[in-house]
Amino acid sequence: MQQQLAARLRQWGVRVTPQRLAIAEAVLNSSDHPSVQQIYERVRQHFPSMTLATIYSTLDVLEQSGLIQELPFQKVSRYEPNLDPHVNLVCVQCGDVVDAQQGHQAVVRLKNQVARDANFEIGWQRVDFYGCCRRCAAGQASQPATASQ
Amino acid sequence: MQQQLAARLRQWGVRVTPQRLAIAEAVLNSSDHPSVQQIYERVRQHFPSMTLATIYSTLDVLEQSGLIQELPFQKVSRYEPNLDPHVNLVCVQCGDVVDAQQGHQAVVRLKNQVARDANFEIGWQRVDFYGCCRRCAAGQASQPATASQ
DNA sequence: TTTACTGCAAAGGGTTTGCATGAGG
DNA sequence: CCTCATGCAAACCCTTTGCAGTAAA
Repeated sequence: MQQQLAARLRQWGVRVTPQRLAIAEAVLNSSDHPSVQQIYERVRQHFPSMTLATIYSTLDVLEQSGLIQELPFQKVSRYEPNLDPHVNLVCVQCGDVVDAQQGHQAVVRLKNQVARDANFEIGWQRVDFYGCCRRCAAGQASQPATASQ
Repeated sequence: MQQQLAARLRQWGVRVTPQRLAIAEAVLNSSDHPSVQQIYERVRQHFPSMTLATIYSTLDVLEQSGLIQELPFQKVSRYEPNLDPHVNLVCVQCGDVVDAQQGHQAVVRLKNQVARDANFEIGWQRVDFYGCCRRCAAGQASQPATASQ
């Protein structure tokens, strides 16, 4: 796991440090599309002296290495470890962002169709559906703090 | 045209001013997904004293009135007048963002499928395909200034 | 040993806010 | 007339940058 990761980074001429491995794992092992602040809070438990500058720098490296994708929202960016075609469900109430369990194939087909018909070389994609998650629809307004776009 | 627009704004209890009409038209009549700066430069020709604060304020109103959609990118946000399900083609070289001519129906179907299977009430969507447009692929590197995500 | 990453601090820049003036309804 | 929008300026905050010390290779 860390072996693969380290190899992939070195392959880009990037130096592998414990901090970078921790940041990479914090994003790659997540499913909640964490923000920089969230990554910071998680990694700081292991590296109390780490600063945001290191987080930003490392996230840039990871993105350029093709390991993660930045998802800019209105307030802050979030980070996506799943680069395969899929749909993100974004709750505008609580701010949660989760990968949909359905629609992967449909996104792949759509991508192929558009790439062919529009003659547009597609590198990657972002498919966001904005709405109200089950929990919030049920009235369980939890933490409207992180509310995204 | 302006009649409809004015009515729609008043219907939200929003005061209609010449500045707001100009900003609304600048976005609604555009197809290039302009940024705040671009809207500013276009509207300033008619209202030289207008400031960015008014642009931001009006764009908020237009978004809350359901007339436009903010598209956050890494550097700046752009604004989308087309709220119907569709695909945006984002060129990572020149930064152009255009609506794809294909795939509308596929996005509608995908939306319905996910809404049903995931039990997620979808309000609106954002479908971006990132890649290289025909012009840039042909080597005509034009203005790599606005390069988006 | 050489190179480049970390941590700290300061700067940058898009966006937001507060307030007095002025215009819409 | 009363309310709210405009314009101006300052504040905000996320993000970037510069630099000295330090760790990877």
